[in-house]
Amino acid sequence: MEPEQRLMEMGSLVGEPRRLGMLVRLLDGQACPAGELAHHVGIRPSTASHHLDLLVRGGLLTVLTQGRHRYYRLANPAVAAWLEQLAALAAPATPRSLRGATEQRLLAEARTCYDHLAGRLGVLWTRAWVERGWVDETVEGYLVRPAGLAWLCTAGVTTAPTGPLVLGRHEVDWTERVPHFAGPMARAMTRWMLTTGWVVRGPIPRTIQVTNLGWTELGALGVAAPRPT
Amino acid sequence: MEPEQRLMEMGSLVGEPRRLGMLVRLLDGQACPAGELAHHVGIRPSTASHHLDLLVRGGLLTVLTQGRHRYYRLANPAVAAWLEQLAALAAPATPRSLRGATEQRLLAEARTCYDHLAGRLGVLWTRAWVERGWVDETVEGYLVRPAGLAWLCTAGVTTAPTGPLVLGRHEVDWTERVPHFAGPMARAMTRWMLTTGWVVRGPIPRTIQVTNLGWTELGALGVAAPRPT
DNA sequence: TTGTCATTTCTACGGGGATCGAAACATCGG
DNA sequence: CCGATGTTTCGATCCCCGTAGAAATGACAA
Repeated sequence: MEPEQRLMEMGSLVGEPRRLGMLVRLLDGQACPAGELAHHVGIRPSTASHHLDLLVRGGLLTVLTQGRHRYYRLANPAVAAWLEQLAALAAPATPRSLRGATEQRLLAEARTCYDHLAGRLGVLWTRAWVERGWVDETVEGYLVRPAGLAWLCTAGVTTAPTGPLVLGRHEVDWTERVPHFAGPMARAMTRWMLTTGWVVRGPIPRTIQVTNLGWTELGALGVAAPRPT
Repeated sequence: MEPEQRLMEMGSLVGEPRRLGMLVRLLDGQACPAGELAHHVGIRPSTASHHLDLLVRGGLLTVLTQGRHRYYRLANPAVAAWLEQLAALAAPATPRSLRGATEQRLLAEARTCYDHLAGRLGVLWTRAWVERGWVDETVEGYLVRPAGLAWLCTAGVTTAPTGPLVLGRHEVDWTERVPHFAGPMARAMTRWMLTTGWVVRGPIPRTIQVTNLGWTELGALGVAAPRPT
């Protein structure tokens, strides 16, 4: 297929509101069964199935069959990054409406993007590591230094050993316009934070809430509470 | 307007093949009259005018009226970055067709993205600066150090003085997946390279070709010819 | 087996939007 | 003032595609 043609195909895929809605719903990186996605955007399962088929064929989603359910999820982090950037592109103009305001605020505060932390929390977390000298900024990403590695080991954050420990970075953020941790290592970190109870998933799909335990522990590591409101 | 709704609007805008084609045509950051855009994607001027109106209303394009011409261009670098990322997302799967192959190769080699260098050349250029210690990598971007500043001054690269000299970075690249220079300073650099004749615009819209002069000068700065084929 | 649930396939329908032509508008050249 | 050129507006047409319902598939439970 002509590369140009493929570009158009990708555009068309995201050009349909229900499809885009389903993609956004999957931005947290978790898998979701077809029926739930259909309900989320308000269409019949048959219609949703058609859309999902197109998205899988287009390489934006992957599907995992388990019993009578079929779980759909974003194909790779690049898709999530691209969608996040689209959101950043769509956001800047508007002062928010009333109902969307709190939702927007929660998402800007702390959320997951595919598999890693994003929003203000993600940025602060990254900055703390940089300032403590736990990572080096390199062209390829954030390279973990011995001090940072020591913390990871004692804390018990585990990941598949992939050569030099590198935390990828990921440019745009809705509010903060600076890079932050991404990639497999960041995924491990985030999972670890969830399991240890530093953070929990919020009521709105992608939001994250820091627990009291989390704030004290984060504070000890140099991450101050963004706003104690 | 609901933020979610605006997201859908953005998606719909880019979901139309002709519209997307026009956006891609404008990826070099230069302005283009309506008629040329219409011809480029193979539609009548009246239809193109309608599309362009939608794109301007949606905040993706800006228009500059000059005489009987109306020049359209991308609204801001973020739009270009997003489109580049879309291209990166669309690219990876396909081994190229025959005719598109050379075009793709030229674009991967060296091109402009909105206003700065991209492709292999952009990455090498950035890497050379980092390795020479002419810039520091910081969270906000590449901070120009005295040595780099000295080169800029003697070479005569001029830009509006904007506090500390920072070269923004820009994540994804079709082939190279590493950040490279972007932003106003990068724009000044690129314009300077064009005016001094280090590089010239190629036959295909966004491509850049390095001249003999350019290769020798770049070589002196530590940028080796990617492939002397 | 039978029944139910989650999902897909198929078919037909309907509407939104992309398209074009014609005409109006604006600008430039003479 | 004239015609030519670039662009937009308006109106009408047509087609693609999103949609839902009905039926088929597969999986789990009893």
